Amino acid sequence: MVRPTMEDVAERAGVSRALVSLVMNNSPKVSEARRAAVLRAAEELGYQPHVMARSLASRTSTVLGVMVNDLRNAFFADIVEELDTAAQAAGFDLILNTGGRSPTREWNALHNLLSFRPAGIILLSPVVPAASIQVAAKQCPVVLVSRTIRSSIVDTVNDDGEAGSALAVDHLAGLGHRRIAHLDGGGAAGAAQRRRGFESAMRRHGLEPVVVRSEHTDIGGENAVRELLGAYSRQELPTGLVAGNDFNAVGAISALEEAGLRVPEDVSVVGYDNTSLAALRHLSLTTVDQPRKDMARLAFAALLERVRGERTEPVRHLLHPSLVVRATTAEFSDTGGAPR
Amino acid sequence: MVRPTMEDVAERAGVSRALVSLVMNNSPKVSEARRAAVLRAAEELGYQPHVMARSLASRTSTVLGVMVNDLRNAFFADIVEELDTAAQAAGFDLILNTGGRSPTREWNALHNLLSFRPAGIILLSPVVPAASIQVAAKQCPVVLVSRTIRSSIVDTVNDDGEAGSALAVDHLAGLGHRRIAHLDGGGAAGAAQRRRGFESAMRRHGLEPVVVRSEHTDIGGENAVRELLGAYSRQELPTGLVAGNDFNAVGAISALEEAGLRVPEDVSVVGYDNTSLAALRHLSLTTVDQPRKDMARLAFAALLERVRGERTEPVRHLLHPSLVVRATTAEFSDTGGAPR
DNA sequence: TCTATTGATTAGAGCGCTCTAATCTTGTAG
DNA sequence: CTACAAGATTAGAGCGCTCTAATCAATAGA
Repeated sequence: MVRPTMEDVAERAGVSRALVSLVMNNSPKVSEARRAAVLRAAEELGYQPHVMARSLASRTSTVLGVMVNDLRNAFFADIVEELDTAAQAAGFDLILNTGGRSPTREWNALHNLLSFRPAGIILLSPVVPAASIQVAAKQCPVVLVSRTIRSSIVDTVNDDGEAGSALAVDHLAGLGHRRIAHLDGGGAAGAAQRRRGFESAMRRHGLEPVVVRSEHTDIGGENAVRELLGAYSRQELPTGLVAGNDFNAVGAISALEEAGLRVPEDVSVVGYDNTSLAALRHLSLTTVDQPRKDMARLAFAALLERVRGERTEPVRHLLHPSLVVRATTAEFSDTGGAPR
Repeated sequence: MVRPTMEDVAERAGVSRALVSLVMNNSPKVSEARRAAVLRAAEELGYQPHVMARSLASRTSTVLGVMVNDLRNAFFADIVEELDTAAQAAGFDLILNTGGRSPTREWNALHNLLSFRPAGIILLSPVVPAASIQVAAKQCPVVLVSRTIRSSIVDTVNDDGEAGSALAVDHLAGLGHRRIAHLDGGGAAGAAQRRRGFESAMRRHGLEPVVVRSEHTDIGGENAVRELLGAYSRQELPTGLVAGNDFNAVGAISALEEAGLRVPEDVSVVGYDNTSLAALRHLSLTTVDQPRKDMARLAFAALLERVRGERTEPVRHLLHPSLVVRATTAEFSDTGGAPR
């Protein structure tokens, strides 16, 4: 388990340690003969530079800290995957810590990340107070995804949740729906914006926004629909539903079908997030898509700019979601459409 | 961005650097007075030890390399999340690399991980050749998850795919089904074992195993069912389906319903993996559950044992999956059950 | 008073590398 | 044949820490 060092390679190649260092960083000022000799010696010994030693000596870091709250959430898993791809391409490495949606655990995770003296840190939907983020940002560049902050040294990347909900409302209104309800995500990340967007879009269309308190789970969706069914007569029941997210939408659909209502003939449902779930042909959920790849790339790019000192002004990326129309939305019809 | 060092703390506290080091590693041989002074100085300066420098000097590492092929796969995301929780508790940090299911990229990722001189490495369903893994294992302890290998220096953690399929077959046979088909996952990880388990379980029950080549996707499931529908008369169509995984099962269900067959009244379907998908009340898929938490914990424990030098014999964990019975399986009835 | 003895503290080398400045080679012009 | 520039190579300090061995202080025993 004891691995060769630069010194070993130098000795074997009959050169100095410094020369090996130059070769390893493929400096142009090394003669071809020496370079070849060093490379061969390295090969023979199975030598590989020690990143940590390099990092220490060069006072630079190729490590990027990433804090994820919930990797089980496909949205963040996607972001991390994309981040890693970008990082690999740029010669950086990701050190990952999970925060478990607990401010304390998250703060520890952040501390931990910082103790690596990373080149930069990306926080995915952090729940720690802004002050903590500010503290971290004084140590190294910090980029936030799915969270806003008022700080001139922190960049942020968010999807425009208000616009997303508006997209859903516009779609339903365009199909002729007038009674549209929103299943609110409660305290979940981004839920407030989605609700706000829903409400203002409804008013823009001259419609009365109906909001039911729910959660970002399928059970939450079921319960919310049951509540609606109890509160409205069949005649007055909303014919369009803007769910808090895809899981919520699926639950809503279940409850509707259980009550003998057909989707989309009787009620149209729009989800949010465009998870792999929504794409299943079985469900074919109309939903709002957050451009995750772009979000990850922009976050990485923003961080890199800070790391390289190319920018000191903060950037606030607000990405436009898009609507993916599938099979759970249809034109409003007073009588109910024909069964397919 | 320039952070205080041990030297700074030492100076401020009026002690030597060595003493600060002792305090930071909470050594017992430090007087309380000094300890307090050092701690206060550290606090005032916002000092935090530099993990890399520590690692270099102590010739030990608190870094664990993790290679994931596809974080988008919820199974692996869950494992990583669990791994990180365990690692945090034990004072380790995860450095993550994705392999993208490409042997080349994966080999680079592995190399990269190795260049951190990690305490150990965990590979999740790696696709690189066994020889490469063996090479890595000579540098530091390696644990494989969802992949077997013949090597005395590598530990492995797998779920018993054969047993899992057998569970599904036993369940269906127990419900009276005789014509049971398996939708094979093709080259996907673990697919071969699932097929093998299916076949031998069928023979054990004195039944003829029917295997349709498919994929671990919903489209794959749809196509496989269409193939079955084309090959068999309604009378002879299998009444039980053991899908390659949950996505595959969902696709199969879609195609069945499209053909006017009801699930589970006409055909029972069992998935594999117990993804969040299967748990949706809307689907309520009967499926085989892999004990991911246990797998992650065992993998971590195995690695830790090697890291600490407590064990040199290889371990081969083979975990028993369990069946989660939900609503897509029902007793076989010749006439077809009544609609619910 | 002197010497052990124990516990607390520190000097200093070294981990594997980078980087600046110095040194060594050549080739070329005068 | 000397001088010098340009390129190639190396010495050596230093990154922030750990760890061993040495030093120091204080108490106890003779």
